[in-house]
Amino acid sequence: MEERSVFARRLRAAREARGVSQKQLGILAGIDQFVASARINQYERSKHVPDLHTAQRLAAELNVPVSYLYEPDDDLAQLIRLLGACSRDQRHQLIAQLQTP
Amino acid sequence: MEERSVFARRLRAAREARGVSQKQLGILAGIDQFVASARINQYERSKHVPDLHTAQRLAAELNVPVSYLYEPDDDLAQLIRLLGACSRDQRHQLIAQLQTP
DNA sequence: TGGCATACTAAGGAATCCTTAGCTTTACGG
DNA sequence: CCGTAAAGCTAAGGATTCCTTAGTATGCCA
Repeated sequence: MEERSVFARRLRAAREARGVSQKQLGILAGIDQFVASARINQYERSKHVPDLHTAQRLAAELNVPVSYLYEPDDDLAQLIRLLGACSRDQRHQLIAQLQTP
Repeated sequence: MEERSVFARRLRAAREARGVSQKQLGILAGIDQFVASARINQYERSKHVPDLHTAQRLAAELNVPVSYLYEPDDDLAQLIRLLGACSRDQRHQLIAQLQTP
């Protein structure tokens, strides 16, 4: 009945974009196979929130920066996702670009 | 003796940039004044991690996006901080720029 | 010197998470 | 239509982590 949290929505979006099941994602992130399904589901239904290390492993398997999972603003979240795919040089150019308006 | 977590380091960096004490930050974020000091200190020493709502309130008072507090990559973290200060239009321009290289 | 602010910490009650053991729904194949 | 397998989902309680309490240590300066 309760509203879905930002973390829950971003996690689901990223997982579906990746095309894996809740159980598969959990296993990929190193969670025991008999627990994976329940835990990922609890995260996506915002029943619970994982610790930072688990969040990091989930993000790594989903090919998004961890920070993406925590960002409430949709535009900023999308930018974080796009920046996650950028090269080091591209990022440095953008930093320079944004620091000197 | 243990290593400082990403969240702890970012929180301290943002707080010091803001020039407020641990206790002040806690109070600004709505934490009880008799508990504020201990809790912020536990976060900065990575003894504990706050729930998402508290993290959001801390970030808001520190003038950084919440996602900044969770990002391990220094370049990406800096970009997130810079993007947090950008206008909606600037963000949209950047999204367009990054989507079609 | 005393008083105050800041940073920090142990301990335990309070809250949250992880595991177990399923149930329900959806999607096929026969 | 029915069986079944995969996917999604959940309650309950033991396991773990957090929040509160109560306090120490240090530095500053009136």
